[in-house]
Amino acid sequence: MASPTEENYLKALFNLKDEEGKVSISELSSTLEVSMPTANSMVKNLLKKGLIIYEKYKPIELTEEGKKMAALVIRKHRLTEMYLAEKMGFGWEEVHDIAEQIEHINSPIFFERMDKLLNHPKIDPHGSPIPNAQGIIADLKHKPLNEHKPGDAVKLAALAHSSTEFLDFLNSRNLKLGTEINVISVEPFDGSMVVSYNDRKSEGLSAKVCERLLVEFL
Amino acid sequence: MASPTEENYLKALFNLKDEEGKVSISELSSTLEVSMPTANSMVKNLLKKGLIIYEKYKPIELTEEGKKMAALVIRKHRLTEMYLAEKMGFGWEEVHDIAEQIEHINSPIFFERMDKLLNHPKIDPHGSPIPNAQGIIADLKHKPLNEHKPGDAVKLAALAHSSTEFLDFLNSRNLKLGTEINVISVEPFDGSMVVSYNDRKSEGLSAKVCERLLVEFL
DNA sequence: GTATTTAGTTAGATTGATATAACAAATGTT
DNA sequence: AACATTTGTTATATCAATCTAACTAAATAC
Repeated sequence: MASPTEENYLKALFNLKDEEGKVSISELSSTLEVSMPTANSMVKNLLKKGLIIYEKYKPIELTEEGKKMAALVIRKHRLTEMYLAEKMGFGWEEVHDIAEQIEHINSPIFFERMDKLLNHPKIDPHGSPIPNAQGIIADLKHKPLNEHKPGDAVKLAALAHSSTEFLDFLNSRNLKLGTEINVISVEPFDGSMVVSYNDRKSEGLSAKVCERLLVEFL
Repeated sequence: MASPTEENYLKALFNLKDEEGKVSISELSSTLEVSMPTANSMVKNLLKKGLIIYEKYKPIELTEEGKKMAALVIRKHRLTEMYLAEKMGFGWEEVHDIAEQIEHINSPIFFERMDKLLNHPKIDPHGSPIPNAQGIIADLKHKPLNEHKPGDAVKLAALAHSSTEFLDFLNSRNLKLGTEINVISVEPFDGSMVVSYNDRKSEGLSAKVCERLLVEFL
């Protein structure tokens, strides 16, 4: 069994991995808010446990076993988020901090029950895919809104990086998963967009927002 | 804030306290399954934090602040047990182990929400009172079944010490909270009783079982 | 292609929770 | 009262997770 700390490192490694699946010590140390020596010594520990591939001064990579364990922690996190939102009435901006703690509960029956009560959900309240019980995670290949052009009609499917501030912003604009969005225009200078959705005929969205809105065609 | 370990010590002190509210180091060390030196050093730590009254070689007593903190941990535990049973369909024999972990979650809104969704329950699935948000715990003065005499008609209201084995036993006999029990006879030799309830006309219960069944008059 | 900057490592210390071994105080027994 | 037993304490060590300080390797910049 992995300790809560180890689970957090695995999760960070899984979430941070770039195209080749490699992560640096400094990325780890900053996302987990620990010093580099701390991250360095945990990396040695995970190496000893066979959960990562690592050589001095080289980037870190999860082994198959490490990937599976990480996916299962992410599964616990996302199932919990969905449960909190669907069954307990929490807003999508509230669920992360609670799930961050509950994900370390060691009780297979508890998470299985959540999964069953939720009817085996495929995504969490932010649209991120929930890995299955075997640690397999679907690749929902959504595109960010900013890659679309005027005239495109799309549906908000998920969020890239869902901080509380971003979620509060979306709440204030009444943007939810499933909202149908029509691209009206794109400003070439700064990448901002004007869109319409629901009864909002002309809503301006900054490029930063558009990059984080993951959409799919209707 | 108290660490999970500290919360466990407070809970143990609260649950173990005898008539005068005093607990020994050895009781603490055996209930928490740690060595005596470990319990001893944690006692010093709780003393430093003002949560207990303690002098070398004397029994341990909770301060008012310590009692309140302990009651609030017990509140989190029992609310969780009730939530697991009522909202997630777990049996009363399954809830303890999960609640033992969830009780350490630090999220007032999470437990408040449970409380609200459950309509401010007064007892947990084993009939134990749930302390209120101020740490005040009701004294439900139930009497154990073995203090009753033939002819008494009572209702199962709570359990004293609810181990999984005991709960499995009660399940096997179809005994639930609220079950109306009629005392038919008491065996003077060993304190066992013959009772009737539901469609069971003559069920024998050992003294050990009767001591743990807390009942109230109809 | 040296020099500077950034990233990573090693050494050593700290803190909380735990243990064993050895000893001391309190309690119980005749 | 003397002895034995139980209970509690001290000293010391370990382990996981953390840190700072000092150093080294790699990357970047002129």
